[in-house]
Amino acid sequence: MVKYVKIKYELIKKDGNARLGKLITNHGTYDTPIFMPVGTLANVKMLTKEELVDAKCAVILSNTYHLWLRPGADTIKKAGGLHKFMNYDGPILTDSGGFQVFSLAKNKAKDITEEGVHFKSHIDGKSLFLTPELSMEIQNKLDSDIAMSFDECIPYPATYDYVKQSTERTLRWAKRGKDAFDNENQSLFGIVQGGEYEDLRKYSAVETVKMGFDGYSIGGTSVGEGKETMYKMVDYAIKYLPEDKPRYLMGVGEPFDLLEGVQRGIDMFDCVLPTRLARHANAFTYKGKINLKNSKFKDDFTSIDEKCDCYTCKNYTKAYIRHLFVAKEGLGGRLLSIHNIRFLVKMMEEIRQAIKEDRFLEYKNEFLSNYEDKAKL
RNA sequence: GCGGAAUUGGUGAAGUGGUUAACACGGCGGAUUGUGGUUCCGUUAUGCAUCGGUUCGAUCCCGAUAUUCCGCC
Repeated sequence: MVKYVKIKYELIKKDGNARLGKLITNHGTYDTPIFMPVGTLANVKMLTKEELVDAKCAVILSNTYHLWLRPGADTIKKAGGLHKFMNYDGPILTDSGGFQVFSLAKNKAKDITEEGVHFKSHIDGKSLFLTPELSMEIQNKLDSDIAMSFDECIPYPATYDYVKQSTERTLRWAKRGKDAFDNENQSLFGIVQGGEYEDLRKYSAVETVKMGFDGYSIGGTSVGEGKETMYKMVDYAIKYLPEDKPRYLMGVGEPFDLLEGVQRGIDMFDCVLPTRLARHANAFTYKGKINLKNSKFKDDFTSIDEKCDCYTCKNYTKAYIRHLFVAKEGLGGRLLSIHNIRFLVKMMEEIRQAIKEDRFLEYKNEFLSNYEDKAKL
């Protein structure tokens, strides 16, 4: 078997702007576009790696910030890297801690400096300082397949001036991170920022691409900006990204958004939504999202979705899963996590097949016409 | 039988002589997009055991009745 040190991307074919491709990693080759579940603390909440493999997950995410705090990068390095530590031999992508700039740095003007970002640990309140160099050092030790540049995920709304100075700083951080990066088995992705502003998105994309990363992501999306704005953010940036590298839309995972993203040429998505919704008793279905706690499912002895092939749908009924949630039994969250992840992974399989057959838009329209709750799209 | 205490929503219970009866649980909904979170938000008693009385006004004061609990016969 060929050892691919850096990730390779091969574009197989296009249907409109939708891309069917191949992502070749040190831990297997996968067709794109793909959906990647999030496993912040070196596990996808509630699931074993066997369940991830069964759901046909490709890449999963982990988080630099969280693993830095606990158990610590050195422990994971001693374990032989993240794959050995968590016993997952598929590809792993680590987020840089950039999203925690968004969620944990309370006073942005004071906490975010040119040098790096001041946080308060969510575990013990201790003051922490994360820099592009440190983020790279941690990710290098974690030995994930894909490391992400350290950026600021800009809140929405933000003024043009704020977005401009933040986007420029993220570019400087990207350069610093790239220079400090030191792991020949690991790939590094750049992140495009620029908020909702067309010229800043273009500037960020062009300048990030000039630095030469193994892949590019569009960040600063799904932070409360509304769908139309989010799609514009993608439109503004994606045309400046090279065709021969993977494009990753960060934090996006509603079924409709996956369709809109693929249509614009996105290859990779990640989102906490399937697992978070699952823990809160919500399930994706081809007819829309349902809340398994609703009393109407009390005596519903059918599976969540008749078209789903997941372990949960093959073995359990809505009435049983509802009972688990009402009784506060953790198995309910597990079963729905399996279902929701498989739902999105399967949806991407269908999307790839549709692109292959030049009928992506037909697929999209059919998906939308089956969706009963149009307002929730 | 005598004496004492209690009686507030589905549950556990706060509370006041004067517009919307606290809170918790439960119930019913909703939210959730690079995961601090099995979380957050909304809603849920036109009524305070029953019947009278006092009062401008009573869930709150008084009386009777009912039920429950605790003592003593």
